[in-house]
Amino acid sequence: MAVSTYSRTERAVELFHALSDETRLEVIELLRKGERCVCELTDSLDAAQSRLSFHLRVLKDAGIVRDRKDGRWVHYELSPEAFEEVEALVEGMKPRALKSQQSCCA
Amino acid sequence: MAVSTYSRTERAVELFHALSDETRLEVIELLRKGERCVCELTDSLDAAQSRLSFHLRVLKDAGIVRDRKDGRWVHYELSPEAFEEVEALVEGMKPRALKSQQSCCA
DNA sequence: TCGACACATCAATAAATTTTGTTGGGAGTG
DNA sequence: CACTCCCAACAAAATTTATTGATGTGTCGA
Repeated sequence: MAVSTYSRTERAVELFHALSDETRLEVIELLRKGERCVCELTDSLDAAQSRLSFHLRVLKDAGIVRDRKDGRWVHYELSPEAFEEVEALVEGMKPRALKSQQSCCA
Repeated sequence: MAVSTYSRTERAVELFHALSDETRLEVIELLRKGERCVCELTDSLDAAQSRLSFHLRVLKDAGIVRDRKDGRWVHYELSPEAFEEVEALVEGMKPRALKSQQSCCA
């Protein structure tokens, strides 16, 4: 993921897109309790393995989760920095306090 | 927008989805400076009117913007509550501080 | 080494989202 | 009323994203 040729907006799109899916949000909710292997996630969510693998990749590419190989298992956990990043983005999207600016087309 | 038959997750999906598009983020950035009519947004973003209308609807349905009719113009502005809502959602997605929970498949 | 297991990846399909062009309605103006 | 402007809504096409089933890689145990 080349960070250099990466605008703030593109990064925001990537993060918000990763968060805009029910299955992925459920994965995140499960991972809040701690690291989990794919097998446990598929069991908990009753989802096909390849489907979950797809969603985990989206989350991983966005930097929302990271994985750790352990024998034949792969464990996933949340990466807290991503949430800080989202919070910062949202903070920067709020309307500016001062209402000095005019409307257009008045 | 029926709030009752609406899970927390579904609401999160709606909000994050609305935020996961470059054009819509650009609209938000423009609206941070204050209320704008559609015509000015189309000019600023160099986008077709029907395209912008589509994106504004997504934002409006998600509660991120609201509109105000004024003669033949329609002005859009950010609704700050939506951003509070997103922040609260993100806050609730962060990993739990205590690392007490075990891994699975150990 | 053989087989089972955990997982990623791929190709094909299905489903959802976005874009484009068009139509129509309400609001102003002459 | 006739005409123009601003915008929403629609339908069709284009694009993107998600699901499914199959295949492949690496690990473990017998």
